[in-house]
Amino acid sequence: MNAPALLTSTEENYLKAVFALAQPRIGTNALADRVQTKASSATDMIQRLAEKGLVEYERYRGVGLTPSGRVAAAAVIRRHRLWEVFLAEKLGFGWHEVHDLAEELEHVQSPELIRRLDAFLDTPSYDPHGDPIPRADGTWPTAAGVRLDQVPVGQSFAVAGAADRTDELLDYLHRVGMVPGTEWTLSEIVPFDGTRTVRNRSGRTLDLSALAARHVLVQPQESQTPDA
Amino acid sequence: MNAPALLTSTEENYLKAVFALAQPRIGTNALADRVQTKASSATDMIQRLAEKGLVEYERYRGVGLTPSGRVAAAAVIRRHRLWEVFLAEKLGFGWHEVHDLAEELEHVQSPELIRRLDAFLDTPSYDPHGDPIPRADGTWPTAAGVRLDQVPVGQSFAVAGAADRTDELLDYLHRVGMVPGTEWTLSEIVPFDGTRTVRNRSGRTLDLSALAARHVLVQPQESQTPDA
DNA sequence: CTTTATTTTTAGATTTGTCTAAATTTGAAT
DNA sequence: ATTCAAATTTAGACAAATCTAAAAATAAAG
Repeated sequence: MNAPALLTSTEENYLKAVFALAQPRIGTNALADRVQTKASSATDMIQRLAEKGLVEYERYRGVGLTPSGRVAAAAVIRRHRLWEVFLAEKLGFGWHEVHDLAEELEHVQSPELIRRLDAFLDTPSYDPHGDPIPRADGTWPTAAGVRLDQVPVGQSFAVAGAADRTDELLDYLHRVGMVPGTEWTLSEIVPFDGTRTVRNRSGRTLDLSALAARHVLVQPQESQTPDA
Repeated sequence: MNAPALLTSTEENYLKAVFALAQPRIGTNALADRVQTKASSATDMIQRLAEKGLVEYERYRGVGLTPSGRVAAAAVIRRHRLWEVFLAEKLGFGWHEVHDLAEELEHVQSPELIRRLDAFLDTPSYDPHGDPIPRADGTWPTAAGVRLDQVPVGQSFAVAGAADRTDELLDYLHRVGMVPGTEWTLSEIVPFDGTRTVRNRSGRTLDLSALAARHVLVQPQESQTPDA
């Protein structure tokens, strides 16, 4: 609970990666992949973070976050996602374009800046991808949805986000209009390959592969039982 | 005119410093002071920038900007000042608090981000300190007149316009009657905070903060030597 | 035109973050 | 239990940006 020492951008990036991948631990190879570097560099960095008490590390056994590492990671993710909201909502960037820019903006160090940005955006709980934004105190809003491949035929739902951050997926969903907040009804599941056909209010239909459906998170709506 | 190679944050900071201080050249000592480093480090950096064609440098003779260095510096200053406008106008920071934060934000590399930020802010011409914001093409807004904060006591002038298009400023100037075409004489500058007291023909006086004075553009009149 | 003080540059070391290549440990398969 | 492949760590080197201390050039004073 002591004042968190200032971290470099690189340290913050490693911390985010450990947070994302450690369940509860992650190897240096996978970690290196995530931060686009080599395993040997990851080892160096992890040892530094271990000395600062942010990760628990045992040689050859992998890394996990300590409680204070989890707090630090949440702060970085909070900054990242608030910037994403700003970019999408105020500057009009598409939700698939905001990640890389937020990756840079997130490292600007100023608690006051983040406080004011948060207020300017009306303290959002979710980012444009539907991912929860950690609160200032480090707590998390509970996750926002069910995977589309688990929704029954006839169910209406609002898109809450994507389960995955890959550009390919985000581009695809953006292109077909399955963006957070839009509302649809699942009208068919093709038995052969699990393709989902969804329909929006204006009757437009869209086919999603089973794979894509697995990566879309939705918020089921009250069931509107059609009159007999 | 070839595509400007990506510069590191450090390189950009040196470039800004040279721009600010070179008239037309600046020594390594003064430069080092400005960027908070040592003269030896400044020498190293300057030699790198010279290789990239951004500064002209002659050993023991000081540095100045090349034409392409001036363009690059304008781009950095543009980013810096746009972020300052954002911080002051949208997030409510005081105009004295925005500099350090903008110093970090300015290094985020994305032409598209800056384009959109500029549009979001209604393409301002001046930052919260009253300094001009270079345009996207590298040209500088020239004052349609002189800034009121640069007028000496006793000078008469006609209001030429506002340096900025913000509603707050325009509303304020309209409310107090400082509209284009009206004529005034600067009767006092308060040493403590730079407040300007101006007087019109009918003897009405008006106090303008230093900040407001910086945003009012005026056309100085022929000096009306009072009869002996 | 020397001498001296100031400014500027070079030389060599340091830190952060990275790499490649070699050595070590682990864990899975025989 | 041994062997072997995969994962991981060490060792040594490198680039960027910096520093201190020493050397060189300039400018100013006598």
